[in-house]
Amino acid sequence: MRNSQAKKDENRQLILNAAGNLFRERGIDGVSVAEVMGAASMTHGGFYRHFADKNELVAQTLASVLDSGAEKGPTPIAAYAEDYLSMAHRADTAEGCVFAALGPEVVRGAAASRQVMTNTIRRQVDSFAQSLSGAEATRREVAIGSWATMIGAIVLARVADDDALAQEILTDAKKWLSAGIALHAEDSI
Amino acid sequence: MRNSQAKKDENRQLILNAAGNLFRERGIDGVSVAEVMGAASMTHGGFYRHFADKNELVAQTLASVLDSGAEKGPTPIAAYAEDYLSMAHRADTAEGCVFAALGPEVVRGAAASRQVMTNTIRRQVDSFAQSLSGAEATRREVAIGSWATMIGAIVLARVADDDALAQEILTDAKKWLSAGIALHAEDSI
DNA sequence: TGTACATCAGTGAACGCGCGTTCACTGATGTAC
DNA sequence: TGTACATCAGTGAACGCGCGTTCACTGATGTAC
Repeated sequence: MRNSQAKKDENRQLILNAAGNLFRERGIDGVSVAEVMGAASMTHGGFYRHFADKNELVAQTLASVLDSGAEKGPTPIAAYAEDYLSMAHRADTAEGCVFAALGPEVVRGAAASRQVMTNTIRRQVDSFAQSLSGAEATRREVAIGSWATMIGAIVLARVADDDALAQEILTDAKKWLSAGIALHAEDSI
Repeated sequence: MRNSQAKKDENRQLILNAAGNLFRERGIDGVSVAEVMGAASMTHGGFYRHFADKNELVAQTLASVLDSGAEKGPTPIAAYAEDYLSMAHRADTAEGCVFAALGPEVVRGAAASRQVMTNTIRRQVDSFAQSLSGAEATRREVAIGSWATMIGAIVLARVADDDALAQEILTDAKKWLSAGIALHAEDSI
């Protein structure tokens, strides 16, 4: 039953994609290796032909998801926030922001996973900052402040078990964000 | 070996305190019932004289921690943020913000725990908003935006495995927060 | 190009382990009289 | 107030279960000649 190298690479990506969705939806500890393999239409035994252990799967899954979601050049914050601070994103944890879904769990976990996410923090802050005008320090402040607002707001909106409260949180966070960006844009004129 | 009712109540609080710290530090799934009982200087068997199951412990632990940390009247945001956005808070997850440490995990968990945290969201937003001046809608917007900024920033600062990056995140989030609050304070004059 | 053989991707049973939970037991506490 | 007895807080062994991981096996793939 040996598969070709091409088929193996394809299966590896199926495993990473399945893990990316399952981990975000149910947490890393909440998903077994067997479940991930099942979601990729395989049985659990073959897992160790791809990864040394579950920790390696986690690190490589995060790298895969974060790289595929990485913006190439400058990321316009307002447009990004429009999608981010939506009820659709609140509902779709499986396809949503990795930091909001898994941040705290990754902090407690293996160092390799945390490092992958740290790299993404640097990249994403740079990308946001590049879309802004003004002094470097101010652009980074707005990039970091905006992103923190988004992450905190989606966490709060998901914790809220009442749709109306969640909607208020997302809407008010968006207003707060827009006001902050506008303020700093004025400064740079 | 039966204990008095007073001693039982005391032990119950020891269990809740131990669980509050352990859950925040290592996650709910990362801590066993036996570990919580051990941290409270008991063996695991007696656990079920206090709680029906682990889910009930989680809900009551969150209620205990969140109520004890609840601000009575208006909470001044600037002073709150000064402690919140600190390297000390980043390092001390066990005694820190429940939303930043456990928010995403609680969302995936039992409904009772989520409801406890939802109640706290309402209370905390009200408390922040009461400390502000201006129109009700604007005060809520600033309360929610500020709190979201704090939660997102501490999550990012904890994910960052580099102290300098973490410090920048906390410092920039604080500046972003101050600017936003100042902006809305002007509006209300 | 064809043949012989080594490699190895994936299968499914099995493992050791830690988990949440149960239970018989102990003996101090609380209550009925 | 004192006595007899039921209650029950906490102990520690035991349970069933799901987990991560291992392993013998299969047979198609890849390679050496």
